[in-house]
Amino acid sequence: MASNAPASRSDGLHYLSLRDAIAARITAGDLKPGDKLPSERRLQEDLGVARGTVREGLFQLEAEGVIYRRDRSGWYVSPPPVVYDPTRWEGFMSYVEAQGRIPATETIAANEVAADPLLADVFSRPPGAPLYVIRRRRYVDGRAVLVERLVVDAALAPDLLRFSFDQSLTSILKTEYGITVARNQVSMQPCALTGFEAEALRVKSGLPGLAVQRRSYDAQGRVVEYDHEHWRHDSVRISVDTRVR
Amino acid sequence: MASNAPASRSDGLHYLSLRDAIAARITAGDLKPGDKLPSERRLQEDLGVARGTVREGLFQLEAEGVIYRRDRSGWYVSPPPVVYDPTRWEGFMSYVEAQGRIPATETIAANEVAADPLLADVFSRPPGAPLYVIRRRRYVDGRAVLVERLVVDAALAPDLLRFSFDQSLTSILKTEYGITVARNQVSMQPCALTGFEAEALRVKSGLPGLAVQRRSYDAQGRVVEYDHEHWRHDSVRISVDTRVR
DNA sequence: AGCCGTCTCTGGTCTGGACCAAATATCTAG
DNA sequence: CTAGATATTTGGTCCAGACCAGAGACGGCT
Repeated sequence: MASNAPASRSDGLHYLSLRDAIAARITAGDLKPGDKLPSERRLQEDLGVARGTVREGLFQLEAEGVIYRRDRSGWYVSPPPVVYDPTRWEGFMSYVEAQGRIPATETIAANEVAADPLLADVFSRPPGAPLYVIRRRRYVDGRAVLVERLVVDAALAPDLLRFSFDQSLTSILKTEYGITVARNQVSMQPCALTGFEAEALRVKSGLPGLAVQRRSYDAQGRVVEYDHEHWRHDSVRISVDTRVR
Repeated sequence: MASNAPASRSDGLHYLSLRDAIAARITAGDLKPGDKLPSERRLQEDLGVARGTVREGLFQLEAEGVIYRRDRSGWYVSPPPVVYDPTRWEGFMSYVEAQGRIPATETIAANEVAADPLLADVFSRPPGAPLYVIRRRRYVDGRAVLVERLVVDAALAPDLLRFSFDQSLTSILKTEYGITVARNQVSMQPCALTGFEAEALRVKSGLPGLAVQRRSYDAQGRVVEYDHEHWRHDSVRISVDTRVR
């Protein structure tokens, strides 16, 4: 036998020892963002613990955002998060690039729908009024980090669907329709990525996430954009700067 | 045997079936916020699956914020989250009460410390300058939902420690020192509650949380409060309203 | 070079144990 | 009735297996 001494931690929990061991390799620079960790069965042998215990330790690091998994491929060291200010009228492509990362956008669907009572209320329009619903998936450095559902009032942006949404919607609304935003109402809540979101981001159901909801109003107080974003928990940091009212 | 038919779900995963079964009981009102779930071993028998599978299903619901655990006591249905606007200069006691919930605050520690280089930079003061550091735990309806570390410049609020911090710090700074806030710089990030925070909130290490950092400035641009909050993920929804700059 | 199978490796799910420590309920003595 | 000791229940940790499905590598065919 070779090395066989788990529980090198004060509290003596094996999975936290494994957590510490891997965390140490990462902070030491032995493992860098994007690097692949040894397989679970490899760690199991190396550390002399059961696979379930190995996974428990990996789950800890995943919860902390230190590592992430690619389904049935392996565990990888997480890249740093991007900083996002949802109150700014600045596009994803723009601020991600400004942080030295490579943004990408993929349009999953773009449809015209009739407003249901809920959406009608948000847009202060009668039920049945035409709206555009756009679903997109966004990437940073090739990794899917969020899915979003955008709703725009068709009356404010007629024939919006003729544009490509793989670029910035911000600039389309501004350049093509002269729409500018005067006020943002943003709400955020920790969530779990499940069902559709989990599939779209190719993560295991239950991974922590951050749900961001934004209503953008123009100077006349009309809702020009109603947005729901679901971010991976390890990929985003929100930053907001405000004068006190 | 009695009921014995797991995997009633389209994807046929036992733990998701269990998730759905319990979620259904909650949405149906059969289980209400604060109610205790049957024990893991009870569910194991009722549903005819291994205990590990039961736990996997419970973890799903925990990640979604639907249920929570009290260590070695049991699983309980979560109450709704409180809504919090960190850009407002309004105290915890005030906005929690306004939402029909019962707030409580417990001061864990209150000390005067010498500014380390990091804090000195934040407060634009020389290293070693006196600062007050306050640690508090906050409750909603008797459940600990966040721990925070507050830092205040001793030069701006001399002899601050003679006050009790079980009430609102907001009103102390305003009433006793005439300090008002003109600007807030807030950043938020999904995190895992580990180590100190997990112990303080009595949650299992690795539970998802939300880390909120706030710098409050007065009209002269001085930092009057530097705050780090760690919230349970299932207890908070952030809401921010801003005019676009 | 490029396509398409096959084969291996990886994490995902599940079983059925076991023992522990903290929380809780219960009982008992004062 | 109360306080303290005791027994039970509960989740927390860990083990050693098993099988599956998707990802990725490899090799052969066109």
